[in-house]
Amino acid sequence: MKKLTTIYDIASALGITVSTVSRALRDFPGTSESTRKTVVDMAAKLDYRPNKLASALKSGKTYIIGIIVPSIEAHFFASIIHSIEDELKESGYSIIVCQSSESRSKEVKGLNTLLETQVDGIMASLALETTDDVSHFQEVINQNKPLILFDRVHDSLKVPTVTINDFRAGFLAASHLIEKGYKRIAFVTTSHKIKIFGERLEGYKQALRMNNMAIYQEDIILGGLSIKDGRFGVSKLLRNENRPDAIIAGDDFTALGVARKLREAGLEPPIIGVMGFANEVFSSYVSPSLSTVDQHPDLIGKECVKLFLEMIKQANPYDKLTQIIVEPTIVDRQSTRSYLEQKVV
Amino acid sequence: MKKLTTIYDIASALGITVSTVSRALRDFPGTSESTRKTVVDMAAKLDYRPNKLASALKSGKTYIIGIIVPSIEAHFFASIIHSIEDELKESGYSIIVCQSSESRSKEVKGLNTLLETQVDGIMASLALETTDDVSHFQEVINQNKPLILFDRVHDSLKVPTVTINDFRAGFLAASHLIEKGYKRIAFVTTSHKIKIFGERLEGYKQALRMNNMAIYQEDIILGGLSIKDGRFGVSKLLRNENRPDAIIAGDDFTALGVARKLREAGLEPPIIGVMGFANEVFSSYVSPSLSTVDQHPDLIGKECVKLFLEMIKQANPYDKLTQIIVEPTIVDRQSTRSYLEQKVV
DNA sequence: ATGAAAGCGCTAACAT
DNA sequence: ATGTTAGCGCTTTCAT
Repeated sequence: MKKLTTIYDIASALGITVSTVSRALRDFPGTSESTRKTVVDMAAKLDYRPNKLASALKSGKTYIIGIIVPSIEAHFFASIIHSIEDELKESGYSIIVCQSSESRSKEVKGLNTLLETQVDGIMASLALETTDDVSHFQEVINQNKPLILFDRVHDSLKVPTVTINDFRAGFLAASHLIEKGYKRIAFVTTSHKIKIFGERLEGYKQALRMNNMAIYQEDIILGGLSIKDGRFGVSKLLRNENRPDAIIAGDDFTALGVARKLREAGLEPPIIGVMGFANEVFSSYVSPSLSTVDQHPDLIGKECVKLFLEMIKQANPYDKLTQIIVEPTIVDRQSTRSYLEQKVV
Repeated sequence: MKKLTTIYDIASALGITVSTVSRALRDFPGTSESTRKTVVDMAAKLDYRPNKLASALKSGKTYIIGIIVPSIEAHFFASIIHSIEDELKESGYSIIVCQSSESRSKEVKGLNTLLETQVDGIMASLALETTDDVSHFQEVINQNKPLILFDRVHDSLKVPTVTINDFRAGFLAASHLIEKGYKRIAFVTTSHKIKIFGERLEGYKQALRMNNMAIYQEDIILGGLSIKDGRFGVSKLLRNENRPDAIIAGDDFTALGVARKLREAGLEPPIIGVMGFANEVFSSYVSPSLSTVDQHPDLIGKECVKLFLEMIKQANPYDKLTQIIVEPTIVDRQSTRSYLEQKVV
């Protein structure tokens, strides 16, 4: 590593002191315009680059935000991160990304790294494994550092959150199918006790109730979320005495598995309708194209940044615990083609 | 921000000095086991967390690697980042991610941020806009900091690289189509002068030559890479007097656009075959499923980390400029169904 | 408007 | 095996 230019080099080259240089570089009130200009010029000439570490160590602000997500490969999270970085860079922040891979221990490790790096704030979406013990996040709050939870949040952490209205997401998904004429709607989702999945299920139940449709326990398949799990869910459902005529899956991957298995069984939509969650990139291109619930990841990211910027403005970041709720939207595609229309035709 | 525990707190609580604490915490050779234990215990008791900034400022090592990619939303790059983070965290490094959004100025800005953050090394894949002037990266080399370029590399930067064999990727794609019996193969790709795209085109030409097939300039459409560009490319090709019977697209998104437009024109595979590059998540699920070239992003990430770890071991990181070349693989799916077989049936 | 000097939390000679 | 001390490069009082 070569020796880099410091403010001392600029100072001595100009015969002034470092404090003047430091102030001039950050155009502090109380610096003559002329010295400001000479300093800036000399800085450019010497190819000076500020050392963020030193400034951070002194000032206590790193201008780095830590982000913890289950996986960066899930398009939903990638979109959120994309959006966060975009919004944040205007305020001069950069981001450090950690992946939990749905494991609690990796989440803890990542969090510790972020804390040790002295990030100015943390935005996180919980690992599936992190359901009851979220004490590791408590430390962030204790340090009075902004912590924002998004999507996969947890009630016992008293922090600002950004979620989609998952109850409504489940409600909308079921209502959409009901509108299209489907009569018995199953739900294939995860057995993990993450709040958002529970809420979706509740929304689904509420929709059924409001339409005087019975809720059958055998129609609710709790397993995992993946293409494979979707296929598996269908197998299970088809073994039941009374078959559903529509299936909601916990995410688009699972929905894809459901659709594929249905096609193999000769029961593809509209015989049995399918809905997913997340509006993945592939969802509009598969065949049949997948109706789904758009969770607006870009909005989620934007709101996280807004919350963060508000939090650092306050003396106590946890003064008000704003809960942002992003409203989901139905994306209507072929996999929920109207059963009614089909019958008529 | 609360006052956090420092090694001074541990030292005074134990009536020893900070240097002993510092050494004990990093179990230095020359620390009695007994003090090591008392120190570690006290550290735990006081909930001590090392301040990476301070240590980095002193030692010159942040244990942070900067990554610059065009977009985190492209699955190819997300996979690479995922793989890099995975490999790197075993050695105690974390990553800062910057997105160039294919813009040179954003790339420069991101790079500066990384440099100011004093990252221990940088891994980057160039923005489409960054074709001739790559001088901003020269600074990294001047600082004698490890810089590794992957996928979108540049000849004028004398640094280790990890690429796929793009010539061979193009060659394999064309050869695959030729094997399947296609007779006139077009290529829809980007007009940007990024090396890898040029190489793919050359590989394609080589395959044609080796099979005594003529290369028609009108069959090579230079535009952008996107679903829309794919559709546009097809429109152009179909306007030519002599139509191709197969189309290679610069990436899977473009290939998807090509396939969609072909279907609308009633010319879907195997009438006109289609190949893409990247093996995106959706590629196996669209209809027809997309034959493509797998670029093995996980391997690319792994190799980047290997290179980096080697570089920091050497006195001069740029002693040897290893060029890792990952071999691409053909993924054979429906969009290149054998034309020959179809004819027979 | 500028300078002097202390110190952020840690590491690493150099002592002992 | 442990202590002393001088920084790393910057910010920030407090003087002038």
